Order: sequence, then C-alpha cells, then structure tokens
Amino acid sequence: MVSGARVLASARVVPGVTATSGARGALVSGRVTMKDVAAALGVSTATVSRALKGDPAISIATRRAVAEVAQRVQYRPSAAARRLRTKSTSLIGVVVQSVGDGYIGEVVLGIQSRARDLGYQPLFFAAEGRADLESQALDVFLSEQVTELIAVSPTGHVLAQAVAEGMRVAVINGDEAVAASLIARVASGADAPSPRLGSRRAPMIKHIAFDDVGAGRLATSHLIELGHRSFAHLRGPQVRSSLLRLLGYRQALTEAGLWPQPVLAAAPLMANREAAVAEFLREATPPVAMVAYDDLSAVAALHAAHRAGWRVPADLSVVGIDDIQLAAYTNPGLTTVAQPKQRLGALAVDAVLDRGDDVPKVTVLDGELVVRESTAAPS
Amino acid sequence: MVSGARVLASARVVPGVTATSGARGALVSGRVTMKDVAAALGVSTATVSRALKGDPAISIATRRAVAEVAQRVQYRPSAAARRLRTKSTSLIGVVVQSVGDGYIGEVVLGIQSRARDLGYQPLFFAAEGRADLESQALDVFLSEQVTELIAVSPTGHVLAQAVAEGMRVAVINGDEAVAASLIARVASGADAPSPRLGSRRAPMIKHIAFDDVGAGRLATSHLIELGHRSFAHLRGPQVRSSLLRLLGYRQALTEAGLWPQPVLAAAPLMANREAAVAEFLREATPPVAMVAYDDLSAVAALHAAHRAGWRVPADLSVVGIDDIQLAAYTNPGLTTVAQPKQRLGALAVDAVLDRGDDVPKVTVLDGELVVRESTAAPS
DNA sequence: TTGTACGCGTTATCAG
DNA sequence: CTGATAACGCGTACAA
Repeated sequence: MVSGARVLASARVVPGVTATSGARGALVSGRVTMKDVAAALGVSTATVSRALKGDPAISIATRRAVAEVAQRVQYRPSAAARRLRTKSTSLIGVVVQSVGDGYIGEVVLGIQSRARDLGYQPLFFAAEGRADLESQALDVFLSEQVTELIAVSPTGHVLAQAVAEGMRVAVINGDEAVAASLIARVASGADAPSPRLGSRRAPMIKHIAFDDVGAGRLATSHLIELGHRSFAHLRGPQVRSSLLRLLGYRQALTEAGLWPQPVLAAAPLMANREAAVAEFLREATPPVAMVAYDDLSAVAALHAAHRAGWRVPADLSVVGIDDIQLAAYTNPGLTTVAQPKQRLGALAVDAVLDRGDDVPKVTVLDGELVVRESTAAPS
Repeated sequence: MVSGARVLASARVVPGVTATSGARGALVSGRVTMKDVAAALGVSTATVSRALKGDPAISIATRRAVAEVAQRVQYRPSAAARRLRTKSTSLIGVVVQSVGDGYIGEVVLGIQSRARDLGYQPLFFAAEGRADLESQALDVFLSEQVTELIAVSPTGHVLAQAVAEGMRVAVINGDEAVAASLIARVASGADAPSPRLGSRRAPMIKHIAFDDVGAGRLATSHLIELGHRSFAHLRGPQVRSSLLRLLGYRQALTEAGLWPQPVLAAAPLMANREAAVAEFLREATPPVAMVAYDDLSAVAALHAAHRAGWRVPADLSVVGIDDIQLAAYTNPGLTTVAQPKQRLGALAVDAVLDRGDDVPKVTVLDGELVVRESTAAPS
C-alpha cells in the first residue's frame, strides 16, 4: 500500500484573529503581553503576575479567571523581561566537543531530558575542542546570564574561566582531579600515581565520571571467569580514560594471579590499532582473550582477527568498553562494558542545580557488562 | 580638550568593580553594565551603546576608548535587555527527534557551526517524536521570542503551529511536499504518485532535503556499472525516504532494461530485516547485487550473508545509503551513498535566515557514492 | 485581596 | 558628535 496514511490538517483556531469576547483586540502588531491579559479582565498586571504563579494571596476566583484568559489568548511570558527583572535564568549552558559523536549525543539527551523535567532549558554549544570556540561559548552563556555550566570532557580552560566568572559547573568525564579520585577509590596498586586531589582552587565544581578502572576490571574479570589464561590489552591514546582502563585490566589480572600479560600500544589512528593487533596475532597462539580500550578499538581488533584468519570468539575473545551504537551491529556482536551515558548527563544536571555544599564532589558511575557474541570460554 | 578629559577618565577604574574586588574583574554581586562603562569614561550610556556597535556618528577616538574600557572591565551586554528592547533575537529554535542518533548529530553540527558564523545561537530541543514535547518546544521558543525554526524530520504538527505563530521555518528531510517535489524532479515513471505540491498553506516554509530517489539510483547504477545482472532491494519502513529510494532503484534498473528485480520487504526491526535477507539468499544463486534501504539495513544484510555462508563481495555485493559512522567500521567496509549531513544543517540555517521570497522553496542535495569493500564486479 | 509605582539593561528618538 | 529620556515586559516592595 503505497499511499499510506495522510493526516489532514486539523482545523485550528488562530488566536487574535478570532474575536475574543469582551477583550480588546490584542497582538495586532505585537505579542500578547501581561497587560493584554490584565486589560481583558479589568485587573492590574500585578494581579495577573501573581495569579499566574499561583500566589495564595490572590483569590482563587481571579486566579482561575486569569489562567483561563491567559490560556485563551495564548499568553506567553517574555523570558527576556522576566530574566531582566529577576536576574535569574532557567538556562543551563552545555559545552561539548561535538554533538556529531554518537556517544556525546546520548549524554546530551540525558542532560536535555533531565533539565526539561526540572524546568530548565539547556543551551548547547559545540566547541569542537577549539579554545577560541570555548571562550565564545562562555561569552554567549554570560550574555545570557547563564550561571550553570555543564562541560563534557572539556579540553581547554573553560573550567577555570567559568569558575572565575562565578558559575556553578559540573564536569562529565573531566579532568585529573577525577582521575586521582578514581585511583584513590581503587586504592590498591602501590605503583598507582599519587592521588593528589586537585581541589586546590575548584570551589564549585562537581564531577560526574564513569568508572574507567572498574570498567577495565569488569571487562577483564568477565574473560577470567570464562576461563581464559592468555590475555592482551589494546591500549588507547595517552589520556586519562586509557590509563585508568589499563589499570583496571592490570588489577583484575593481578588479583587473579595472572599478571603480567601483554599490553599493545598503538597510535590513535584506526589503521594503527588494527596493525598493532595484527602484529600481535602473528606471534600468538589461540585462544587469546583481549580487552580493548574502547569499542572502536575492539572493532579494529575484530577486523585484524578476521584478516589473520582467527575466529571470534573461538580463537579470540574480544571485549570493548563504552557500548556505542556500533557495538550492537558488529559481526559478531561485541561484548562490552556499557557506560550509563544518559545517566551521566542527568546527574550532571542534578549536580549543577543542587544548591548545597559547594565543596567539590565526585560522583562515579559504574559500567555494566553487556555480553554479546564476541566472547566465549576458551576451547 | 574633550578627548583629553576622556583619556584621563579612561585611566580611572570602574567604581563598582574596584569597590568589590581588587584588580581582578570578578563580579561577585552584580554584573558589569553599560552604565559602568559609561561612568568610567564620563560619557552617557547612549554613547557607549552606539560606540559599541560601531556607529559612524561616534568619533573614532571615543569608539576606541569605549572599546578599550569595555574590554578591560569585561563588559558583556545583557542579551535579555537587548532582546526586550529590540524585540529581535539572535536565536534559532531547532527541534529534532533525538540528538542521541548519530545521524542527527551530524546535521545538528552543521546547524550549529553555520549559525555561529552568522552570529546566531541555536536553541536545541529534542522532542523524541512526542507531540507534547514538540508543543513544549514551541512554547519555549515563543517565550524566548525565537522567530526562526528549523525542524529535522518533524513528526507532529509543529510545523503548522509554528507557521500559525508567524515563525519562519526550514524543514530538513521533511514532509510530503518535498516528496512530491522530488518525484516531480525525477519526472519519468508514469506510475509515480501524482506530484501535487502541498503548498496550499505553508507560506514561509523552506525545505532542505536529501535526494532519496537519486541516492537509490546512484547505488543501483554503481552495481549495474560493475556488471551485475541479478539484483535485490531490501526495503525500509513505510516512510517517505524508503519509498523514494525504492523508486530510484527501480528507475535505474528500468533504464538499464533490467527491471523487474526482487524487492524484499521487512518489518522495521533489525532481526526481521536479517531474516528477510536470509530467506532470500536461501533461494538465490550468487552473484547477487543488493541495494539496501539504509546503512543499518545493509549491515543486517551483511550479517545474513555471513550466516548463510555467502562471501561479501564475492558472492554478494551490498550498497547502503546514508553513510553513518558505522559504515566505515563494518567488515567488510560498507559501500554507500553518503548524505551531506552537515550541509543539510548549514543550508537550513541559510534558508531560515534568508529574507527574501517567502514562497515555499525546496532545496535538494545530492548524495555521494562512497566505495568501500562491500561491492565488486561479479565473478 | 488587589493596585501603584519603580527598576532591571538596552536601544531609539529627539534635542542640542 | 553627544546627551537626556522613554520604553520594552515583568516582578515586587509598599500602599490601600
């Protein structure tokens, strides 16, 4: 059936065009304002203002009347005027590197929906990791009187600038303070970097972070429990999360008495990761259990295995971390540790809005193992 | 003498700022306003206002002095005040279904970056396809005095509401008017639906759309040129784009004298698509060339082929449409027709901002063939 | 229970 | 070339 359902435009009444009973013709050339509502009822704007926000000092009767008229004439309060008057915004500034990334998109969704529930409107800005754009974002936010800021994996100095401007800020998967805290939380490796919390001058910053160490452990443990004895880790770039996930890998193996095991280093480019895995496979003997830095790396491993004639999961088990959309569509489906992406966003909103202690606080969220087809017990 | 006085004055520090804090421009309580800048220079706020926007009626000397002080005291104009006064916003409302989707993320990126270049700030709202949220989005936009609206694949009646409110709107990959236009553009199939343009009452709507028919043709032509003679099309859900892509498939084959060829229908769920392909392969003989509705469908085909023991591209060539991120990571890499996602967004911004004819206009963007490893000449 | 009056920070108009 | 001044739409002391 080609023609499908065609929805006809439902008859709708355009406000202002139709004559309203007893009310002066409004919005001839402008918008409907409080004055119009007030005039229509023969009351003052003050009364309308109070009634609209449910002030108990206003009689229930007028409150209802006001509400009804406001509704009928499609009154929309001017955000600008209110903002100018009250000096408070219901806007939350959000800086991300790019929204094009599927991962950030999920986080952004979490932010949006939680913010909406709390009556706030997020103002997104994709800074593409460029310092100048980050500054520009801050300018925009400041002009808009935004006082709450959420930064997703910020790169530059936005944070410092933001707190200098007196903003309340929440950081998602942010900086070294978090890393330090995470490492401290694990609290085991004697060779772990000294956990000096960077709380020196970050008075109103809250951190929401994914437990990278835990994810590394979880991925590795899964493999260990499957019965594997021969491992490999495909490292990511020299960033926080990569380091921490490696740490988790090592810890799990150490606790199982299986350490040391190989760690494959590779440049960030996809081709390099694949090459690194290919090279490793050339001298390895199946079965091998591999923990990749992230899902993309895991996919590279999958490809390398395929080219090298290794079967997954028969010869090679692979675990990723993140659970990006792609993970569900690889062949075979990728076992991975999922990040609670939407929750990260939602919690950041809560953190940045929550008035209370302005002491830096770190919230760490656990990953969840998602078992698909890329892992199995060794033959 | 006047300028001398100004220079002297400009050497002074802004009173309000000095009083509260030291040399640092930290604004603890109360922001820096035009009045502060004016006071610091001993001029009126009107002058500052004019100077700041480069009014040639203001002497160059003053303009420079104002700019310098404004810069030094970190003056940021109040968007709210300006908006209240001028009644014009530099905001563009953007409704999408979800940002979590990688595809939309790219489009959004295009919007953001083009808007930024033009001095506009996009206000995103993810309506998740829910009618109530779409209305809410409109409420927010209206409260913010947003007059420009970009809707990405809108579902509900946002469009009608928006134009009823007098907004200028641009639609990306939108509705049936576009579909009709696209079909008209192709202008060949006698059995194509009658191209009645829905321009009945959409006075200020511009459309930006991907050429779905062309994409279908392009994908199919690629396979034809490779020398294939046995084809199959994996259909998508009953939506505009699916119909159009199918149309393109058919046209290309018809022109090559190869029509008819099989069309595989499947429910939207991934598992069903895979099943549909599996069933088809059971009775087909290699080599077969397949055009999938989109990249996700193509991946399903890849999986089905793998399970059925068909080799890609030796036994089965597969082409997708969209070029989502995933396409580059499948095994083998997916040949596909790429949508110019960022350009779609950028053009929508141009369309919605461009004052000129308010006649509905449709811009159609071509896809581009991206050849990877999933297609090859028949053995 | 409701009205009056003022000001938030800007820009536009009218003088000078 | 620049300065007063009014007004944008709203919230809120202060009155009534």
